[in-house]
Amino acid sequence: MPKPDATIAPEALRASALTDDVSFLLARANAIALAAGNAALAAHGLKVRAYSVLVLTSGDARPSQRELAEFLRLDPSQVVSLVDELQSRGLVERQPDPADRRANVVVATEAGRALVVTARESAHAAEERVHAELSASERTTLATLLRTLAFPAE
Amino acid sequence: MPKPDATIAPEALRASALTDDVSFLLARANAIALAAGNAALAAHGLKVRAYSVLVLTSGDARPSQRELAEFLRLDPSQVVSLVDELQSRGLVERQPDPADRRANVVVATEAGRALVVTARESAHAAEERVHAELSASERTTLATLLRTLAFPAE
DNA sequence: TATTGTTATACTCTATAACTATA
DNA sequence: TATAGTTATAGAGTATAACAATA
Repeated sequence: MPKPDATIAPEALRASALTDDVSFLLARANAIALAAGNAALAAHGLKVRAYSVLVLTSGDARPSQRELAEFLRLDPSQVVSLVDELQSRGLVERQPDPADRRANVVVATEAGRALVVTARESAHAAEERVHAELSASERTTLATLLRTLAFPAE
Repeated sequence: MPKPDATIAPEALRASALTDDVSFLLARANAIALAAGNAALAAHGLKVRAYSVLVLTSGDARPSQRELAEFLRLDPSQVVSLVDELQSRGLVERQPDPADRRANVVVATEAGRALVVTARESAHAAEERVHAELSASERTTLATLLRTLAFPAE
């Protein structure tokens, strides 16, 4: 008899209608991946949300808060506190957008970029554990299919 | 220039590192599917959570609250209020488990089963819209891959 | 001793409206 | 008029510990 575990589901329900429901599978897989990601990033004082902001602001994109909100599907007010938190830790800074003085461009600081590098290792290690049962090509296929759902045309 | 929409993401960020991150894609796809599901089920006075409980208790599985919690990855205390709510609406009932008098078996009532039938149509229609860009075989592949992540061996 | 369901509680997350400054 | 960011607030979701009944 298997030890009770967060990822173990009762046998009797495995045959239920929900097991064929992509939305349900999406929810359960996401819950597992999110828990693993948060656990792995805790060592860096981050959660997936904050980590995602750090990744997005470490590149050349120079996103506004509004763009971060849309991309991460967060309310703009949630981005405020997320950026507040990261800024208070010296990991990102708000820069005025020269093209639109209403907008803030959020950019990672040197410290933020450094943290992303080490945090990414932990995040990838956690993802590796979660995806251990999938082959490399299966992961590629999964990513492609999920991208279609995550970024629908129009 | 595209109208701002909840599912539209800023172009500049589409090239970011996160777009290759399966966990991120999982989170975003799930957020979109969950929003669509909740919107579709609202007409029946349900959300995905309650709908899922109704589906799981409409079959022959006769799950306990503990089993529902594990399968849906909810805290047992969340299942209490979920079942309370459905029971107060006459959609499910708690039955004593003859094999274990500590446990409640949750079963959908006739009304609950009837509601599932109509609610399922709305849920499937919503899922159809969300998955419109995927072919039938792609959906099957996606379901198979997600099932591996959602129900890891051991 | 351990587990099921329950309650209470606190914490996080999410959603909304209103405000300001800019466009 | 409309939009970006902010603030305040309320609501929903999540997590924890403690308890009674039962195993």
